Amino acid sequence: MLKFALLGALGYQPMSGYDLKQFTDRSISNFWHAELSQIYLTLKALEKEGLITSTAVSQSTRPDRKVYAITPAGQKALQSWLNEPFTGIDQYKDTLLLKLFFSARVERETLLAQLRLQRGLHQKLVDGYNSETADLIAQSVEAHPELRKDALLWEATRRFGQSIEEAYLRWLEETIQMVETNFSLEDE
Amino acid sequence: MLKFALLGALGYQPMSGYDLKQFTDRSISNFWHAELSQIYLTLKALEKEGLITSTAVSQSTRPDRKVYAITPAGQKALQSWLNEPFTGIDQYKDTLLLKLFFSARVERETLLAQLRLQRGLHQKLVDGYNSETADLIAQSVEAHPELRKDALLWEATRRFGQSIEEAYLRWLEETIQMVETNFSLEDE
DNA sequence: AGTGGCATGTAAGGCGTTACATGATTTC
DNA sequence: GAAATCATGTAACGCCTTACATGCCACT
Repeated sequence: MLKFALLGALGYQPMSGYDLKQFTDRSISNFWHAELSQIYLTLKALEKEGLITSTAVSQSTRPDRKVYAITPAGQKALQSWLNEPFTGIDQYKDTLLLKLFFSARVERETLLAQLRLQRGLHQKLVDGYNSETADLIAQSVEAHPELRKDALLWEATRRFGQSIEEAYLRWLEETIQMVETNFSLEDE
Repeated sequence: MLKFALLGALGYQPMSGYDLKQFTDRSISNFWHAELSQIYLTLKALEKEGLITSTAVSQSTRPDRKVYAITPAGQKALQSWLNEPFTGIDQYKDTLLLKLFFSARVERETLLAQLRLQRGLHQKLVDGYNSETADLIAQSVEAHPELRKDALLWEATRRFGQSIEEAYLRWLEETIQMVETNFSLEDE
């Protein structure tokens, strides 16, 4: 799947592995992420398949860059992936929930500390979606008005992150309250 | 992490690999899942570490069962994991969102078909959290009143699944509307 | 006669993380 | 002087999925 994320990104403009890491972190990190090492490996695989090509670009002070561009075959592969329906639902994994499920014999204060810590972390995420990500999208459309349609979809994915994180935060608040009020009556 | 999920489950009662698959599918599948093959491998590793022990149980008609029980060392490992704070946030991956992000040149009707398909799938999930999962928890407490505290936490994780899926559905509705109304003015 | 449930596992391959390795430049 | 940024990669390891392998029983 990372293959298609990289193809999609290179569909906008040629980029190096390093660039792609920045791009993904700033745009799709909300619902897709990858380490640099994995990006380099995937680029190598894509080149082998003929879906992208690389060009070395030397720089005066910095190390050489290896800039990748999508090929017609790559364009085709990307479009056919985008057009085929996705009939599944991705499985979600959440360590906090897993711990919570089995935490009946954990001290109430330990549990509360855990939940409050997570509240702080998720609060930061919501703030980011509301400011930074929104700004980034607005800037792109200003600079490239032809990306109007693209920006509508980017904004939809930003709203997704915002909504989900807000729901997560609300749930954390409710759960903290529940533990505070209901959790220590007649314990063993 | 699956190790701790299995230890946690075996903390309630001894079970076979097959049992554990059923248990996880019915209780924590909302935020953690595993294939049977992976469960068998993880059980083998846990036994090697001395955190669980196995006993073969022969049955008349069915194949033999290998029932695993948690050891004192296992109990200790589980408790210390539960008590250590989790300071991260798990990365979420969503194929639908990834596709949507890059779909500016996809036909409007193809996109709408995709989104409507997902709306159906997620609707089914919400229905499940509201009925089946809720029933299952209620039954457990009735049968085992000493699990009152456990059930409070199980119910919290059920509400999590419900809230998140409801937020997902609301976002899908909004996004479908957005695509219907805003997506085909003056296309290239 | 076929499907599904019960029951355990192995093998191959893909995906992903973390650590390691290198090295210059810029910023604090 | 230290840390961050730019820039690319390899190696080891772990986790996970899919497919394969086996075989009986119950139900339709």
